Amino acid sequence: MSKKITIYDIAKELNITAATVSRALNNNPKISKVTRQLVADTAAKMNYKQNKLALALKSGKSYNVGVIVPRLDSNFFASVIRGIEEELHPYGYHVIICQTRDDKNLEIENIDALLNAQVDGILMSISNVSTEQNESFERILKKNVPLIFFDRKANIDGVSTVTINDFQGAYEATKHLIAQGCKRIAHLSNNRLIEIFRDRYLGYKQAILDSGLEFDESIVIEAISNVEDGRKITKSLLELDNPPDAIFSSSDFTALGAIQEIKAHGLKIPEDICVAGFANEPFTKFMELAITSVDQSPLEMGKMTAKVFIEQINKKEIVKIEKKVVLNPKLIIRESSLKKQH
Amino acid sequence: MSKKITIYDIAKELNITAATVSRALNNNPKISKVTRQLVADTAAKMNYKQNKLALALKSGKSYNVGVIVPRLDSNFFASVIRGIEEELHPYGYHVIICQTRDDKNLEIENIDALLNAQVDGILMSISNVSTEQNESFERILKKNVPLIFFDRKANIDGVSTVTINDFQGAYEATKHLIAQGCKRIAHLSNNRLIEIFRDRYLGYKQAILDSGLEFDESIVIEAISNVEDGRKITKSLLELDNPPDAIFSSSDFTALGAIQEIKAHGLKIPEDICVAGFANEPFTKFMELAITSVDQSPLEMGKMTAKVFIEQINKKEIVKIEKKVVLNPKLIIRESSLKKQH
DNA sequence: CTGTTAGCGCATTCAT
DNA sequence: ATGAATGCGCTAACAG
Repeated sequence: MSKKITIYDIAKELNITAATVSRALNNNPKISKVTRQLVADTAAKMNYKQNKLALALKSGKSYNVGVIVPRLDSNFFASVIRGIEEELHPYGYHVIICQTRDDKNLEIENIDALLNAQVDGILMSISNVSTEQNESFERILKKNVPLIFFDRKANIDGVSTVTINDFQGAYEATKHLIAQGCKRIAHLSNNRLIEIFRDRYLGYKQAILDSGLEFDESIVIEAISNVEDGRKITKSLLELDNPPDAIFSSSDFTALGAIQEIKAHGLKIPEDICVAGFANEPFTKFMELAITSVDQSPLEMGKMTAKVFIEQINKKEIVKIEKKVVLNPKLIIRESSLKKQH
Repeated sequence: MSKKITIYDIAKELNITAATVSRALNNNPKISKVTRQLVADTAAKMNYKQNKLALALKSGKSYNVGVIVPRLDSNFFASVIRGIEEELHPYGYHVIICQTRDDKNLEIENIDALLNAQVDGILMSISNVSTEQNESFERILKKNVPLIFFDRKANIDGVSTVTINDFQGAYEATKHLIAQGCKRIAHLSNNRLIEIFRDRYLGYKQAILDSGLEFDESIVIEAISNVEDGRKITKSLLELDNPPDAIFSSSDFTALGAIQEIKAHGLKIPEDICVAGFANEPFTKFMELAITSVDQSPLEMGKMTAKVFIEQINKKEIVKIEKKVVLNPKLIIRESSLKKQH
């Protein structure tokens, strides 16, 4: 194990002080060109590497940001994180990732751990809503650590957010289904305590009302975001006396389950029933019967979240700043909802 | 902004020394029950939080590990990272993620940055092979920082690896195609300087030779791992005078491209041509025509990689230890290669 | 059982 | 332009 080289070692080598070495390395203008060069050369020769930990302790900046997501192995979150990493990399920031698995205790634990690790900011998508977390959020803000929510947000003073317009996405998707001639559109929803799901529900509802169709709350059903639940609920819908002629799902996975179940019932898509999902997961375009979905541009969301963080860091004022960025969703129309000539 | 509370603050409050506070907080047995309790109480009251940065500088352990992958938004890598995070979380380790985007300069840069940040270990999947990186790897080892490769490895002394048996996976997939009656199996390969792709190629080749079939190098073609390249190359294969009756692809994405192209040519799968991929990406099972693929159990790979790291950390010896874990692949047979009654 | 001292590696204020 | 001294927050060796 090669011994660690510090600025003291290179100071000793040159018979100068560590302070001078530090200044030279940091391009302090008060240092003469010669010593600066000398220091640079011997630093390189001795293979010196700055210990960021010491710097962090001294400066109070760790150059680490914490990113908290419900889970990593979903294309959406992975893409957001990719965006964050790519945007932050040029600034020298590193990304520490935490998963909550939708467990609010884990969320609180992660926040505390990140705070103790002295991260310079926390970017997160909340997993749940409860008053306990609000205390955690307050703790972050009290420490003057920038907190930014992306996608799944809570409404808290002083917290910036980056989201897509979920209402709009759902509204457009539903309007599209209506334009295809669908008159009885069911909605596979999700936990509406979470804002994005509530907004999607509201957008769906508004589109129906705006079109003069009958709104039937009984065909709005809460589902867990997976294929099995999509199938199960769709089965119950198809068995109704008055089954729907379209399904708008707040998740691509439940939409897929719906499609499988519809086919199992011998019905045709999109002729008999149209289906649209939400998130534009990669598989939706790979399917034989490609699935209509709402794209959330996760990469851009990640980059934007990082940008907001950088802005926040650069503000000198102690004033609480908050910025609400709302990205536009893009409806991607595919076979699952596109009727030929109607 | 609430002022930061240190052990000095709580020491002053109690008219004792910071050292005593530190000891009490760390449950040092030499501290009396009363003071320990007193310290604990006032710490809680004053809302004290340990500064991990100071601890890290002092102890030389940052409790951060760096994870370097080519990209984040692939289900495989995201799942591996999930496994790493979940396994490491109970030990108090945090995961810093870096992407190389298959750029070796970025890879080297990331390694240096992680080293400067004093990570306790580096877990990575290499993006390329070149002598320049070897210097980086040497730098890691010289600092006595555990280095563990997963999936895409290089063969370096003192470095542990966690991989799946790619040869075996490819061998079984090819054998399966042969068992379906296929006699002329093409292989969509990938950069064979990377060991996993070379091994898949070799497994494929061995299966053909072991079965007494003719091995034809001209239908082994290197592709980039995406749908477009899969289509393009498959097109050229189908236009041969002597087209293949099966395609074994080292990537699910090229396998999907192959399927699309085969259908576009009016051929039937699996009746006319069988197709198998590699990686068991989620979409392979979602497809209408589900794709046969080789599962790499990424979650387990991640957990295992983390376990090997923990083991390595706990070894007291300075001796270089290396462990080579090889996980078993699982062939998942689906419609794209399963002929009915032949 | 507790206080004193010192050091992890760095940057910075105050000298000169 | 450079040196000396100090502190970031913590733990550990050495005293007592």
